[in-house]
Amino acid sequence: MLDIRLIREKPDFVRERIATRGGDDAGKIDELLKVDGERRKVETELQQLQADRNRLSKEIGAKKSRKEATDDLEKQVRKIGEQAAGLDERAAKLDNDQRNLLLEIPNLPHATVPVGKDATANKVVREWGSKPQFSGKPADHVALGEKLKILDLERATKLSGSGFICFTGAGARLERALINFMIDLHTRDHGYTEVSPPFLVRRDCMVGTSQLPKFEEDMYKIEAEELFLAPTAEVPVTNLHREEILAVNDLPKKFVAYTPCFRREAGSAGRETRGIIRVHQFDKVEMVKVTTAGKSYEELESLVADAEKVLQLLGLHYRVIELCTGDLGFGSAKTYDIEVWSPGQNAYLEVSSCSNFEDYQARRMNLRYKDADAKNKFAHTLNGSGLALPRLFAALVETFQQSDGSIRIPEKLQPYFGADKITH
RNA sequence: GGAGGGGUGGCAGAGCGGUUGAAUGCACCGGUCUUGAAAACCGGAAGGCUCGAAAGGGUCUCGUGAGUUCGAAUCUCACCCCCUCCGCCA
Repeated sequence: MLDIRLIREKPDFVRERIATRGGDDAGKIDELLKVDGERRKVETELQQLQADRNRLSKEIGAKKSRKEATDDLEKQVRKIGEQAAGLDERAAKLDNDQRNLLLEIPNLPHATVPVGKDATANKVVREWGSKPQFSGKPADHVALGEKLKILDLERATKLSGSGFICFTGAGARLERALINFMIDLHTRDHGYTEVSPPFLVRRDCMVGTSQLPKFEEDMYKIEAEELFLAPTAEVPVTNLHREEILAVNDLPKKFVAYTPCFRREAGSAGRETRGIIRVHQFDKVEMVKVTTAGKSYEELESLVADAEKVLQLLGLHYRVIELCTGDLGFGSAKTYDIEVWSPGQNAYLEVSSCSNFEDYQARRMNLRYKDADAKNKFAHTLNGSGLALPRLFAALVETFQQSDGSIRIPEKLQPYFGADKITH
């Protein structure tokens, strides 16, 4: 959520920044300003009436204690109360309208974000390693998975329909090994605190991290309980401290969580549907940070580095992309994607998206910290995958496939996996 | 699922219709004292919105929402959450 004061004071700046995202959200600013002006007018009027009422009511109390008559005053106050009731209703409606408008306005891209219309304007920041060479055409993870019996997509479909995964045997073990490997890395070497949160969350949490109200059709919902299946651990973990005021000395808070992620992927049917690249349920290790305004951009850089470390230790080729304004997520001010090389798809696959939301989410969830000057400030929140598992799995088996049909397990992963290769 | 108890400031805990946005204690911040610290003493300190150039003022908030009343932390209703006991259960 943007600061209404900023919108009030610099509407042109806000409009211009939002316009760089594309879309027509900039148009909502005018409506918002109108509602805000009206709201303040009505509130001021209302408060004047309330002040009168309070003053007279106190007078009644004083007179009664002196056993004096108060009939006239009571009549007067009753009349004020009737006037106030109408204004109160209007003020509440305007306040509600204002909040709803604010919830649908995206964050402002950071000044350093390259301006562009869509993903074609994204910038490659750096590459690590190089594409592995194969004598023939490398098999993709679907073929490898079938041959080695580590992936059973047909039966997953039987259970849940298309877009679901079933790892089997060494495949299931490989996934579990990767989860443990990543969580150990982030907790032991990178200083994150492990969290194992609920996977079902209330609407407030989804609003807090800005999945709602705008993207409700993309979310799985338990109708009977008004609970949502978290599309990412970002939701429960970032909301851990919602409605709290943290001590500045406790920041940054750094969390890492393994959770399944549930996404309806409405409207993306037919896109990247091959294998396990885009699915309705997948596992992910997610990192979340809560920090201060002054530190959030350096925390973003170290967050990306923490995610990159996973791929470096596994020896997988990847590149880091800086998203342009048009490709930026709704709540993000700046985002880096990490894309791992998939020999089987002959393409880079997004395995991590690391974003700084600045105070956008914090305003929505009322997450603050008490600064050194004892002032309450909205925190800055960040998150990034560290990493998403199915795509990592695909890149790994495709990259380390051997001419004999086996898959070599990277050395760092062997203690977790319990063997140095997967064979038929 | 059944029965009962309860949600007040960072925490603990009073208040149960009228200058109470809220006693008191602890924790916190500043000061006095001290070589320094501790103790003691003095003082400060909730959040949001709004008016104002500022100083400062107003208003709302005692789980949430609605109601009764001239006036609600205090009374009524609904909902949410927590605790205890019973039942069921991984």
